[in-house]
Amino acid sequence: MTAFHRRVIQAVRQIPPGRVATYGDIAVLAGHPRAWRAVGNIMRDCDEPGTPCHRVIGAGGALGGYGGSLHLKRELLRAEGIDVGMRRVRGFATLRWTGVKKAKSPSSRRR
DNA sequence: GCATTGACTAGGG
DNA sequence: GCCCTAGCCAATG
Repeated sequence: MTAFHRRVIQAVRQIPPGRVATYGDIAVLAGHPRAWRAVGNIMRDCDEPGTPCHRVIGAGGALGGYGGSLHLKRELLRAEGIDVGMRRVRGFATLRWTGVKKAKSPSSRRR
């Protein structure tokens, strides 16, 4: 268990229901935009319960994998109200959650 | 510490 | 539209 590992888990848990995020997005949220590779590894370990790892899909809407149970993942996503094709998510561009919520914070903290 | 792997991504054929 | 190759980061052996 490392800080990065934990950070990734947290990012995944922040994904709102009915939305999906790509490994790249999770990596960005974790603070390592180039670590989507590790994200996949961590997801594979997916120890933390309550972590909607099924909401984490590949780029372009590819489901990616789910311990080999793509069927289950597809069902879960569909249960969330997400249209899932045979191997890709429909409306992925619309359902994609990059973690960049409008952020209407009073303080415009521009970098 | 080095080498291999992995639920990846982007580009070319 | 599908298949292959190259690049990348972190974890594991």
